[in-house]
Amino acid sequence: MAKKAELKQFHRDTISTVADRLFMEKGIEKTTMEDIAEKAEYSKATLYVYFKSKDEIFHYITLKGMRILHDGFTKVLQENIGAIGQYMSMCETLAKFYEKYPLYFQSILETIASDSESRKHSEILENIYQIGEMLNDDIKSLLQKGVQEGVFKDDLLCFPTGLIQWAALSGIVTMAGKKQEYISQRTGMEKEEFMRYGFQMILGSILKGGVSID
Amino acid sequence: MAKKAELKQFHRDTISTVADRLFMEKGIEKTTMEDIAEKAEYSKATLYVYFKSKDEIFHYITLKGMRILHDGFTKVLQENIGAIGQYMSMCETLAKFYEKYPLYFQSILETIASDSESRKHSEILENIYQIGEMLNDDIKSLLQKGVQEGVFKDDLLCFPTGLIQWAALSGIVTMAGKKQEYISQRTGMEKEEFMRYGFQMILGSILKGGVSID
Amino acid sequence: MAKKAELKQFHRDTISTVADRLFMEKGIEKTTMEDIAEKAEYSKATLYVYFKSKDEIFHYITLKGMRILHDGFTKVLQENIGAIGQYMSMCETLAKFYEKYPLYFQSILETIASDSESRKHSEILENIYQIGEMLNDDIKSLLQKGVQEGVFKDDLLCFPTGLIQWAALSGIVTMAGKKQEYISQRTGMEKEEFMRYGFQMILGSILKGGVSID
Amino acid sequence: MAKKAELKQFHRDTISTVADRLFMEKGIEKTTMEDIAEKAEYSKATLYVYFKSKDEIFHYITLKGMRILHDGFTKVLQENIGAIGQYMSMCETLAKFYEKYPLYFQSILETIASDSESRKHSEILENIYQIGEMLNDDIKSLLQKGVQEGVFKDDLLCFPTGLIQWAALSGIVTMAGKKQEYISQRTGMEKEEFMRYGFQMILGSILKGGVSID
DNA sequence: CATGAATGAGAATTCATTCAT
DNA sequence: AATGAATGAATTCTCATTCAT
Repeated sequence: MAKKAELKQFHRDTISTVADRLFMEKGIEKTTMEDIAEKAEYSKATLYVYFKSKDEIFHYITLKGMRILHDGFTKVLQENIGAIGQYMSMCETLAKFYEKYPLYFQSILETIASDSESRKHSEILENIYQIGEMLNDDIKSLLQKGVQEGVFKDDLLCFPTGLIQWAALSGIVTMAGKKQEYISQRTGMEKEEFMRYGFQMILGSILKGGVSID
Repeated sequence: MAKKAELKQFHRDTISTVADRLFMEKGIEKTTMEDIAEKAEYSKATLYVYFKSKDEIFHYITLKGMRILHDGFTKVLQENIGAIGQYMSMCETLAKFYEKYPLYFQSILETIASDSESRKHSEILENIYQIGEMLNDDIKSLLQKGVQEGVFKDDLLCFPTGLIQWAALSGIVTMAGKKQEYISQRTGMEKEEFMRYGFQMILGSILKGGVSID
Repeated sequence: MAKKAELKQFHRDTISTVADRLFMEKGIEKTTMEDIAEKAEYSKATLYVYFKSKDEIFHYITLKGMRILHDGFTKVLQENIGAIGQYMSMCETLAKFYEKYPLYFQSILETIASDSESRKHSEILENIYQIGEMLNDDIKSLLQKGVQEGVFKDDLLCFPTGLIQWAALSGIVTMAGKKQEYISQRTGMEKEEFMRYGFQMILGSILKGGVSID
Repeated sequence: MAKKAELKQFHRDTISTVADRLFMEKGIEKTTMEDIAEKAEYSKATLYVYFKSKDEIFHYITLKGMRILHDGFTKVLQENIGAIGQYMSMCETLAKFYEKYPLYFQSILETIASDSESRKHSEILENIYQIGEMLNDDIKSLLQKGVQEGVFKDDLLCFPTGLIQWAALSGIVTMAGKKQEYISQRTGMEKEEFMRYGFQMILGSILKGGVSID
């Protein structure tokens, strides 16, 4: 009966969604299982029916987020809009993703390289690692495509450049999220505008000399 | 008596330095006042003579870090090496700073825009905010100088661009720090080389078309 | 329908047998209903169909054990081997019983005298008490027989002596079980040998002066 | 300052004494740190200032008890009352000890042979083991003395006999304690009388044929 | 000023038990 | 009858913080 599995899935999703919000509002350490149980309207004990530990909730959310992100990237890479269009599209995806999984943005970046020791002991960490690799591959593909199209610099070292882009864009998305208010006060830009400005600027760092975005 | 103030300063520095190391070794939440007291060779209670709370220690360290960073930036801005040289020099400063204050790197970025409400209640948060502004100004100055020199794009919106650069560079430094091992395994680059590659790439995003480094 | 009763009996036995093993492997408190359910291949809830509580399982096992012990004693008392032979035979029975029900050995001794208050509230405790009495009677019978045969001291107070023998033999069996390894290391005796040595020694305490074993 | 150590000792004793009583009233597992804190009039947290864990409290009590017992035995062995007098005197000591440390009576017997693995990891377990050995020696000395005096059987194997006596006497003391009420109801004997009857009976098991106690 | 001592307020996790189906 | 699901009530242990000396 898939019913059972579905139901379990449903509860896991409900719990992790609530936890996600709380984690980002109060921080992970300061969010208690009690808090999660209350908001999700389960008893504390029930949480442990669906997750082995608080840590598992955290990892589950991370993995879920990364899967969504990878799915988004995959879709973008299938669109027929040229490397530059795809770049901007991936940036948008990133931005939207941050909206839903703000806390795990950094965590994703950090966990991607989790040491092989802990991965061996936890299926979920192994999965996180692998999806991390796929995300790296997504960016690499994009870069290669841009080079082939002749719009990205020829001499890009694809792998390191991918990481750098990933890092820079993450930085921008994070800042846009955290300092939303400050940004709009001081620059008059809305978050989205600010991010777009940033995305284009970073794109500029890999664009071939003569190419312009317009 | 300045003696008294100096002595107090001395104790605050001793404590915060120890706390700093512990915070970054074990994480903030997992570092206990007990741990700090032990390493600093004070009694737990004495910690409270010099700091109101664990939080205050954290804020104090953050502020200290930011001051150091600002001092570094100031020095760089006084050097006579052209905007591009100064850019790279500030990046180095950033990287070195991360080396000493890894934990507070993001915290700094985040806290810069701390809401005015909490600032009113805490002198130290107010100070943090103000140094944050000065850091922003440092970058803005650099950008303006580069524009004047004709090496940076003319149409840069200085303030938003400053934030973007700040964000992107932070992202790179953070990633270089966290994924050191992964990076060297996968790219063959040492952390420093990787960062330099990234710094130059991001610099490229504000450089005028024809200008080249070196 | 005896079928139904038999079936119920079957389930109770299955469950209690599994519980028994777990109780003695991990200790009573550390054995969870979950553990029992798993090993017995029932669901946790089903356990409650056959037993009111974890405690009831424990009592049930105790009772079962005592019945077996009593049956063993009864058989011994029917053998035609003289009081001394019967004494040693009962000791053997005791030792074998400990092998199968180590945990309940003491519990049996303790519970025999359970207070009348709790007995009123629980049929099973009442049963335990009654079998306890029968066990005492078994020993008393043996002692009386030995006195009649002229091999046991004439002035034995049968009831208290029964308890004393019961207590002393239990002590020996328990120690032999718990310190098996220590005993063989330090005395070179195997558990069985050690126990036999002890049984004969204690037997000596009720034997008439001139009588000797073998 | 010995003051400090004394004070610590005082608290440890207060706590462990309370714990002792609770452990035997409710059982170890069912006694919570909360219970102990309440009865001892400390806060739960304070308990952890003086003991690392609940387990440590238990071990501390055990060790304390064994030391007292050994001291008692030592005193008895110095008395000039002949082996038989000493035997009965040691039995009295045992009985009195049970009065104060009922729960640990068995635990002592069991723990004496604790495996060397755990002993290595815990100073207190090591101490427990060693005092256990000393208790065994105490009994052995007594037996040897009795043999020399010509009142105990010549062919006693001292070490195993020591253990057997230890086990049998423990069994009697335990039963006398647990079934106090039952015993007085059914035999009309008070606990002390019952025990004395038992002690003499067991003594009889090692006494040389012709010897009588009277 | 410095601190030993004490603790209130949690925090994660566990488990026997109930109950609707 | 059998059980999946849910949970109330504990339980051990932790830690920032206070305060009398």
